Amino acid sequence: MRQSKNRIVELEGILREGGVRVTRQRAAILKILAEAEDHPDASELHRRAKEIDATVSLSTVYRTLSALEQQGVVQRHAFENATARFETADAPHHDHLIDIETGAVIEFRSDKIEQLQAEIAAELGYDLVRHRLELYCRKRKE
Amino acid sequence: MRQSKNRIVELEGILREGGVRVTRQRAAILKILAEAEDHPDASELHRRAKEIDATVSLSTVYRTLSALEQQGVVQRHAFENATARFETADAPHHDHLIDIETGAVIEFRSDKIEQLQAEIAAELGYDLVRHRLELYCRKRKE
DNA sequence: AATGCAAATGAGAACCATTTGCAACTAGCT
DNA sequence: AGCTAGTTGCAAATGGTTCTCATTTGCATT
Repeated sequence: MRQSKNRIVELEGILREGGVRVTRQRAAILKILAEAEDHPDASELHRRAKEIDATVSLSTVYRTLSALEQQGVVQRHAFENATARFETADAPHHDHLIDIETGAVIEFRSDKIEQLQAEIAAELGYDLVRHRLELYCRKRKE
Repeated sequence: MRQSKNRIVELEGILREGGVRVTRQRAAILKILAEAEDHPDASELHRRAKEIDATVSLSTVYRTLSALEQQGVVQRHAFENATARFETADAPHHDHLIDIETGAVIEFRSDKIEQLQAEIAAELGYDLVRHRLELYCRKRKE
């Protein structure tokens, strides 16, 4: 609670420094994002943000998300056959496991895989700029 | 040449067995796909297929690609910020390295990464159904 | 507190890759 | 050759996302 409040203030600072105004609508979206434990999409964020500020429009949600993405504050993910989903970029780098039955997203990280990726790119004569690794899974039954 | 011809006949057989009719248009699209060395998108396939059979429409390209995908003959890839690209599913499984400057796609395979992925899923209580691994790279300068 | 102005907003139109409805064909079995 | 369900081309629809534009607003400066 207190943490997320601080986090919000911090995020607002990042925006101001980036020359991005902190409006009522953006504050609402930022708060929702900072408190989100999941990976909501634009319309879910819109739904949640409207509870704080009913005037927030979907256009503004999209525009704000793009602005936040450019500031490096938010990350956009385009998982298979789905609308874009978002998360704050405060956690260290990680990849995603998607439950193909529920759509739930679990974060994970493997330094070994990260390293192997860089090696593969290097072997092929490339520098790795970024990557996308998604595991589409089904919950183990037993 | 001869190989791709055989491959086409083979693919047509798969379709017929799957209860999918091999029409003039589908034969053209199949030929283009079998001969493609790259990862073309729907409109590029359409452009190429029209050279064989001018009547092929873009709708049919899309419909055929969906049918082929369902038969497991074609794979669809949705790389970042781009339209879907396709390839025949005859080669063994591989992942992709995308040159972010040219859009060129290079295939690669890492058994180690494959194995690590399965282990990660298992640790999290999941069975890995499929995955997506894409390396977005820039050609090394020197 | 009032002012000025660039940035931001809401509503809806535009975009664009992909899908779909429909009436006219046709592959492939009999 | 004929039948019939699968296919086709065309045009219209779809749907997530972006853009346009007239209006509002944050905020630096008086």
